[in-house]
Amino acid sequence: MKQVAKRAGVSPATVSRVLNKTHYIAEETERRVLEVVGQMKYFKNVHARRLSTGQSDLFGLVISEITNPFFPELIRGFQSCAWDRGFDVLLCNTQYDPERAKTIMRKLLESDVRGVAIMTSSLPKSMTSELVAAGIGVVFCNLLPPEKLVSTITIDYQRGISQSIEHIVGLGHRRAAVIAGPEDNRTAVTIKEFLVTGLKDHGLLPFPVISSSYQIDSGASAVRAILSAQEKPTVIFCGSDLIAMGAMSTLKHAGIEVPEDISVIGIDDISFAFLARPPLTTIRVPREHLGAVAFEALDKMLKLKRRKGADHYVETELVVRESTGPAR
Amino acid sequence: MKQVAKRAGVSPATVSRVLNKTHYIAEETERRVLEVVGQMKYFKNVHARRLSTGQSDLFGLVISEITNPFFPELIRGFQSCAWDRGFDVLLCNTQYDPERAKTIMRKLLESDVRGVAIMTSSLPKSMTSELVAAGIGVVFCNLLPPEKLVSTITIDYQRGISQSIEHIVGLGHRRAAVIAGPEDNRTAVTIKEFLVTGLKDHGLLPFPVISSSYQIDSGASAVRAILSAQEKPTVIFCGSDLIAMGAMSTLKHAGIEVPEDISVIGIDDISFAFLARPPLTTIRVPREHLGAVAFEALDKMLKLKRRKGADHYVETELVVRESTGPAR
DNA sequence: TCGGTTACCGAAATCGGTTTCAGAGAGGAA
DNA sequence: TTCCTCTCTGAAACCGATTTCGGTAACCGA
Repeated sequence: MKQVAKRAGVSPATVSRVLNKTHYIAEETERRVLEVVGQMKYFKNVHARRLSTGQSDLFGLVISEITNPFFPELIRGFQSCAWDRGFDVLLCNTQYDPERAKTIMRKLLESDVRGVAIMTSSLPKSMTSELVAAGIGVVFCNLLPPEKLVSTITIDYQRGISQSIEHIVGLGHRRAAVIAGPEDNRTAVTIKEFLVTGLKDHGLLPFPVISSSYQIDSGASAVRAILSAQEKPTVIFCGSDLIAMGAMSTLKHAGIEVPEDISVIGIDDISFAFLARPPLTTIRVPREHLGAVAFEALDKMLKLKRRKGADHYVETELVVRESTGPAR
Repeated sequence: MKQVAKRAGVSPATVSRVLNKTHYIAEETERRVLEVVGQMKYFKNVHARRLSTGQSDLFGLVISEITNPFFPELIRGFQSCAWDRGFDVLLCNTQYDPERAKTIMRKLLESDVRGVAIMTSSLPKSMTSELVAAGIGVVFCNLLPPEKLVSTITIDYQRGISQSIEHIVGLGHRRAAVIAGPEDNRTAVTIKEFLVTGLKDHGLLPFPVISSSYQIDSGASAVRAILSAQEKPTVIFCGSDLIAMGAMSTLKHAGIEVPEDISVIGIDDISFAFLARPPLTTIRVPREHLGAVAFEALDKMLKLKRRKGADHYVETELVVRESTGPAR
C-alpha cells in the first residue's frame, strides 16, 4: 500500500480512503490511485484490515457432520448470502463430539467472527455463552425464545407433519410406527412429539416409537425391531430421509413391499429422496433457504443498535411420491 | 496480551514466548504467565498473529459444488487433517462459474493462504498462476506433471475401469454404451478415454458415447437417446454415480429392468450408491482419503526448502453390487 | 580474576492497514 | 477584508501480536 501511495504521489491514508470510499476524495486523485492499483495488481491484506478495524468479515457456520445430506444445501445457502455481502464463512463440523465442539467455540472466538449460525441441535445452548459474552451474535434452530444477541429460526414441522398425517389417514391407515432421531437432539425430540400427538389426535396410537441415530444403518435396526413385534404397522414415520431409506432397504430385504405392505414417510426431502426406490414421500424442509435465513438473521440482528434477537420462520410441506399408498 | 503481561509482571514479549514456546523461559516465569492466562481466559488474536508473522494458518480448498455428493467426504478428509495440524480451511465452491472462480482466486490471495487444493477439474490450471507467483502451493487432481509449488494427485481410474470391464466381459456382455461427464472436464475426458479404449481392447466397441453434465437429470436424457437407437446396449458405463442413478431411474420408467435387461455401472461409490435400487455396481474412489492426501501433499511440499512438487497416488477399485448381471 | 558462554528477559521495531486530528486552500457570506 | 465552512490531504497513532537486538546475571573453565 505504501508503494501504491508513493507511485500515485499520495499518502497511504489517501489510498485507504479511495479503496474504502470512506471520505471526500478529489476525482482526479481517485482516478490516479485506482490506476496505480490496477497497474500493480494491488490487493489489501485482509489480516491487517481485520486487525486494524477490530472487525473480521467472518461468520461461523456450525453443523454436525458435512456428510449428512441435510447440510450441503444449507451450507450453500448460507455461504452464498455471506459472499454476496462481502463476508467469509468459517465452516465447522462437530462430528457429534463435545470435545471438538469446545475447540470450535474457541476457534470462533479467536477468529473474531461477527456471528455464528448453529445449525445442529446436538450442541447445547450453554456452550455459546462465551460467544454472546464476547458480543458475537448467534442464531439457533428451534430454540425459543430469542434474546439479546441470539436469534432463532423455528422450522414449522407442525405444518408438514399435519399434512402427512392427514395424507396417511386419508389412505386408510390405522396402525403407525415412528422411528425418530436421537434422544439428545432437540429437533428430533420435537418432531417425535409432534408426530405422536398428531397421530393420537387422529385416533392412531403410534407403536412402537423408537429413537435411533441419524446414521443410515440405524433405520435398519429399528425396522428389525418393528418387524419382530406381533402386530405390524401399515405405515412408518421416519425422523429423517436417511432413516427412511435405511428402513426401506431393510424392508425390501425382508421381502416386504413398499408401499403395498407398509408405507414409509421421511423428513427433509434430501436430493436422493426422489431417486429412492420407490421415490420417497417426505416432508420437505427448504434447506438452502434455511441457510439463507440464518445468515440474514445474523446480519439483521447485528445491524440493530440494541442487537436484539428475533424469531424467524421457515415452512415445511408434504411431498407425496410413491412410498405411501392405501393401507393394506 | 499487555494486560496479561502486566498482571504477571513481565513484558508482552515474554508472554508471547511462553505461549509459543519459542525461547528459553524460566520455569517460574512460565508458570506465572500460564496461570494469569488461565485466570483471564486470554486467547490470542489470530489476525494480529497472522499479520505479524506474515503467515496465515489457512489452506484453501476449491471444489465445484458442495451439493455434489462427491465432495462432502473429501472436504471432511481435508479439513480434519488440517485441523489436526492446527490449520484452518477456507472452503470455496466455483459453482462451475468462471467469474466466481476469479473472485475465489483473489480471495485466496488476499487471505494469504499457504496452499490451495484444487479438487475440481473444471478450473483451468492457468487461473492459478497468480497463486504460484505469490508463493502459494497448489495441488491438482489428474494433471501431470508436478512443478515447483505445484503437486499433483493422480487417481488411478485405469485400475478400477479395467476391473469393471473384465467384470462385464465375464458376464457375457457384447454391446456397451458410455455416458461420460462434461467435455470441458479434464477428469471426465480421461475417464471416457480409458473406458473407450479399454472396451475396444476387449472387442466391444462402445456405442453410443455420450457426454453429459454432472447434474442428475442429464443421465436421464442420455438414456432416452440410447433407448431411441436401433440397437440397444446390454450395459451402460456411467461417468459418475449420479449419472448412473439418473439413468437407472429413467430405465425404470421406460419399463426396462436393471440388471436383467441392461446392466449399469457408475463411478465414485457415493454413499447412496448402495441404497439405490438395485444397489449400484460402481468404481470406488476413496474420497475421504483423497482429501487427506491433498492436504498432506501441500503440507509436505511446503516444508521442502525447494518446495518442489511431487505426484501422489490414489487407487480405485470395483465394487460389485446388484446393478450388473449376466447379459441378456 | 577474567573472558566467554548460557539462560533469561525487556524495549522497540515491525507487519499493513484504518482512523483521528490537524491543517491547507477555495469559496461564500458578512 | 475578514471569518467560516467545506473539501481535500497527510502525519501519526493505533490495532495486537512477533521478533530482533541488546543487556544482565549466573556459571564455567583457565
